[in-house]
Amino acid sequence: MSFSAGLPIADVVSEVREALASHPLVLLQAPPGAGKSTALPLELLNEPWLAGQKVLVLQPRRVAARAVAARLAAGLGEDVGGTVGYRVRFEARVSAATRLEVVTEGILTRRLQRDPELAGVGLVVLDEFHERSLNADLALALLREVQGALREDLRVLVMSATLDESLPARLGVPFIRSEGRAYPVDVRYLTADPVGRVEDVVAGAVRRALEEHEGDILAFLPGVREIRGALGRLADVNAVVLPLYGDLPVREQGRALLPDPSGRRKVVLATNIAETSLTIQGVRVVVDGGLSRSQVFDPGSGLSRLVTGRVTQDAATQRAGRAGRLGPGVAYRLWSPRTQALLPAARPPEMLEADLAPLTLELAQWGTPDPTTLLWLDAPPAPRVGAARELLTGLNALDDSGRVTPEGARLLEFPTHPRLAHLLSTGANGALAADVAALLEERDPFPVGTGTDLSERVSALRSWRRGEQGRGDVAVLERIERLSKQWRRTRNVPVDNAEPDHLEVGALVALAYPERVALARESTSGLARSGTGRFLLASGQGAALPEGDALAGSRALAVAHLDAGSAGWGQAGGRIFLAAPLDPAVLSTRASWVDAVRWDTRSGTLVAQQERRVGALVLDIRPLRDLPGEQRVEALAAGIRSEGLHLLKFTPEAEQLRARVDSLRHWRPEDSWPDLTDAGLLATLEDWLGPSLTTVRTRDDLARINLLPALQGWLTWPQPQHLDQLAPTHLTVPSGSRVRLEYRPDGQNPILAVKLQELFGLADTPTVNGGRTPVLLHLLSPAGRPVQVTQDLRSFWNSSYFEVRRDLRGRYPKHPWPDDPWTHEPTRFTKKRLT
DNA sequence: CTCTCCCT
Repeated sequence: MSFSAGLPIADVVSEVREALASHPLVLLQAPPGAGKSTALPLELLNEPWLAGQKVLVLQPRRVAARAVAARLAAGLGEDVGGTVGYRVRFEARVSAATRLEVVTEGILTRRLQRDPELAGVGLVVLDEFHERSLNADLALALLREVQGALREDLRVLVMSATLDESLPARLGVPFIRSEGRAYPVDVRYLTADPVGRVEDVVAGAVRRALEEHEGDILAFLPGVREIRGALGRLADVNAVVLPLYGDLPVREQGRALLPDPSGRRKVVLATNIAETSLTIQGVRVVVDGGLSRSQVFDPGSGLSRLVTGRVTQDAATQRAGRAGRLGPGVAYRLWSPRTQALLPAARPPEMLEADLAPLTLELAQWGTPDPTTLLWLDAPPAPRVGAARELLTGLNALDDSGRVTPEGARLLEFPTHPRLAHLLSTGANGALAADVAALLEERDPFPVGTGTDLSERVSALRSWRRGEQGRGDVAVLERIERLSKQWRRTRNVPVDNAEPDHLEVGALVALAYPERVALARESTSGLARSGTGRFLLASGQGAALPEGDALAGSRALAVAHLDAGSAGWGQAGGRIFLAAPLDPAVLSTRASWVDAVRWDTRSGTLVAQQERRVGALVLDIRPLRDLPGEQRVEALAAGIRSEGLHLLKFTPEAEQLRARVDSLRHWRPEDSWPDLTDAGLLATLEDWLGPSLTTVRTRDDLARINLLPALQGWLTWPQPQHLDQLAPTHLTVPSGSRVRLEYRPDGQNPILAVKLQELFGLADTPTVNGGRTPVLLHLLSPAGRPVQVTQDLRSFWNSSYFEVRRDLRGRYPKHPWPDDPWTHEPTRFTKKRLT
């Protein structure tokens, strides 16, 4: 009997069977509609190599896991929970008879951690692998290690809906390709990229599509704001226009997904939730605005922010495909073919962009403190693993060598991010910890703009549990309670519905986000001490409450959610979305005294004090006695580097010394002269300037330092002697004058500016650098005005001299202008003085 | 001018 009869996948079933018989890992590429998720697993249940063991099918989403299990069970003519079952968080439908188990990603990870041999499982199918979710990549890496070390007979089938040409080679495995089955979709582009807001452009395209085509329309916009805008612009069309996004209450989502009850045409304005997660019935036309919003994680601050960018090519393909499920469809792409060619093929794998703290803890528990040793498709980036380790070490989950501690193992018993697990594991009040962690994990039950105080949410959750009419989205509160209940069970504490102590809430938040405890900032005028709504976080970041927020009067906060701030926000830093007031005593318990020696730019002084600190927050100050010289030098050098070398005042002599040495560096690279350029001096401040800094405290002190001896001291024997020989400060000319040389950058010839009468009789241009470098002569009039620039004195006397003489003799009659400059006595005086 | 989307 064949479960795939009539499906495209039927053509490759025997090929897949044979490949799996002889290879532990096989890659199948099949587009949507081929039957790879809903029929193929049934075809593999009785393979001899499976030896009666189970098949696990991995799905990235719970809704998909349930749906796939239902389809597979129906293929056998059974109900779910018989031969085919599923297991997702909070829900399992499996029995002793179950041989094919559909699971979500987190479930598989937990199962592998509990039983690395996967006893009784013969095949694991990783579906939708093209999405390259962090957990799917992790599952593959762990499964490959299990195959290598414990279970040579375990098979893995990787299934991908889009063709990534590089994937087979990177996996090094047999590759099978199947046709899909979908109706053709006519993809249409604009001739040029549109200008203006995406909601206007999309609304215009929807109007046209309503006139030109039959059937329901699905339009993609980046977010809720744009969806609202487009809704307003389409208020008058002859169709039902409905929004669809993740935050929408389930009942309203249902209206968008099902056909309109009164049979009217439907227009759905959706975020990328409609790309893969939810399927809308009856769609014949897709309008793709071409934008998509996604989260960018900044490992430096541990914060993330939402960024709106262009859709990728594979996402646009997914979106367009939504028009071809019922019959032939149309997809309007609101950009030009030229832009299409420039779109990135796909988003980078989540592994390369996400917060790696959960992954790093999982791997430590797995026994792999160094994640790079596993077989990855894309290895977790080392700097992110480093940041994750730092966080986990701070939570006592890892030891110094990166191995999991008993506390780390305990954190993994709470299925959530290690930060929240730490809150749940160590929070003194277990019932409150469960409520707070659940609120922090789920989306906000309060609407936008209703204050940031987390305690208010705890109150709302508890009054809802008491059965009272209260605030908050009930569907969200239900999800929050489901999480809280699971964690209360793990901690073995009863539910608590009393009014929460707000400061206790803050203390719990501080456990999860230790770097986000914050102190109120003084306003710039220095008058208001609190109430400005602006805070400094222990991480050093600034953050602000929304205008008029009730928490603005707090002296200290524990901030749970904030964004990383954007350029337009200036000094205020990030925006606080969720926080709780914090008892300053909690800060005190975490504080420690540290020596603070630093340059303060505003006052222009060296600050040397002891500070009682929590990260960037200073709770107390006392003077520091006996400042170690090394710290002083370090702090002053850092100050000069941040403000610039202009804090130091170089005399003309010091500048000349720098120019002389610089010239020699160019002329004689083999001699290793020190680098006295601005960049070179800044790089070596501690070495050459350090000895001059022992009593420096202020900007004026810095300006008073005599730099010439400092620079001279930086030269090593016999450089001072060589410097005087090779790059002298002055040259003596035939008149007897000692004339100062002007050394120039980049090894140019130095300038000797001298009155031409002082050189009478001299044929050869003077030189420096041991005779190798002729000076550039600036010949001057008796008044010191330049009349000629030359490096060839001989030819000057023979020709140009006579033109100069003709021009100047009248103006300077008292000075000698001999017919024969070769024989006249060189002089800096007038004729009268000569006779 | 906050709020793409998942998972234990």
